[in-house]
Amino acid sequence: MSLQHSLLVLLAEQPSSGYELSQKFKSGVGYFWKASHQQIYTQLKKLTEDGLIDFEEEQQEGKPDKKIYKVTAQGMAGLKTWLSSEIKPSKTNDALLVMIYGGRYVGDDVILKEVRRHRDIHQKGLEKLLAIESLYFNLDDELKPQYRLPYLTLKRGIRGEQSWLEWADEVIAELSPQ
Amino acid sequence: MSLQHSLLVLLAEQPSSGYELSQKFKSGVGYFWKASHQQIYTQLKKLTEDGLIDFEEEQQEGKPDKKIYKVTAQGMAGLKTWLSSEIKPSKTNDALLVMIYGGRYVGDDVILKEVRRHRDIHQKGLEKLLAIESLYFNLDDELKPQYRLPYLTLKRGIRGEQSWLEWADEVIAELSPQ
DNA sequence: TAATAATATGCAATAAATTGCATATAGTGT
DNA sequence: ACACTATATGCAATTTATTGCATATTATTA
Repeated sequence: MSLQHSLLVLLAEQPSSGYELSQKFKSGVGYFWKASHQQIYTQLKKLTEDGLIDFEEEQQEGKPDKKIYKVTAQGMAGLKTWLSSEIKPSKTNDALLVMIYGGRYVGDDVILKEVRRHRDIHQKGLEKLLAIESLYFNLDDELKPQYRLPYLTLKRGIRGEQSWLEWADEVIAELSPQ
Repeated sequence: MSLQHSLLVLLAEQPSSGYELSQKFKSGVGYFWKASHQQIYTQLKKLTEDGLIDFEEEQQEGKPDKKIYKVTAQGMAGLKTWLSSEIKPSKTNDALLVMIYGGRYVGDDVILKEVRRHRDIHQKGLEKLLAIESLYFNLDDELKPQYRLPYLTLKRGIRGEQSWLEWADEVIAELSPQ
């Protein structure tokens, strides 16, 4: 149920619509959480029913109305409880590694192609994260302390991608003919 | 449905029982796939019904009987098709990062404690992987080529944990008083 | 002009994962 | 004696996630 906690954390930082949260999961904080819009809308509904968040409808011209959600006092209390609890380490399910592991049943070229494809995706992911990092660097010194902890998580995203790319380059070298 | 493919890859390498597969996910290849025993038994049943694997019952003294599963010709064909397909990059859902991101709502000490706890878990994980690596290093040179691709995946596990630990040490330094 | 992308939200069916329970035997520790 | 761990398999209920569909408007692109 950590999707709920992710939503609470993001909404505590900044009241948002489901669509905006969906965008954040796609780019901004996608390095630590990913969720489809269907999942997000479902959980927002549940959180509202449970009184942990509420919303105000915002009329817009041209576009459909937005529901701007914000965390309630009860939601804030629940969030704090969760933040003080023990959480299970995240489990890894990496299909690309499964593919490489079983690569002997197909040609190296088949695996190589897929690793290269994923390398490109990760490369683009890293570039996005570095762009976010430079926004942080260019921030006014008075504003930086506010983003101290989010920046630590961003570092994990960046280091993670860099480490992944280094490994991928080794794999590509190993699998490339000659 | 990549759990099914993980099972096929492991069974193609070595016919095994559900329990043995469960052990492999816990230690051996846990760095790229994790699954509970309930999930494994359910999927083994489905794979059997679909004719992708079959089993022979092995009687044991003292212990319950084992079902030794192996991949069928049809299963091998299915596996090869999957190995040649495009796979979606794995999505990350990292609750610890959510916690750090929202850390401003509790004290640094609360976050620090949980990061330290996770650091210990990852440290032990790395040690296990390094132990597996040394088994590979000590392998007869004639046997090494057989494990070339699995070893590449092991490297990802090792690098991943090392990168994680480096980051965690930075976080711990940042959050520790003074 | 027609198609597509972007904004904005949601339902319903299915698939997958988690949680809790159940069974059975052997060995080890307290 | 009693609890716990390891081996070995499984069902059932619930929760989560995925896939497919649906709606409505504006702006952009071919």
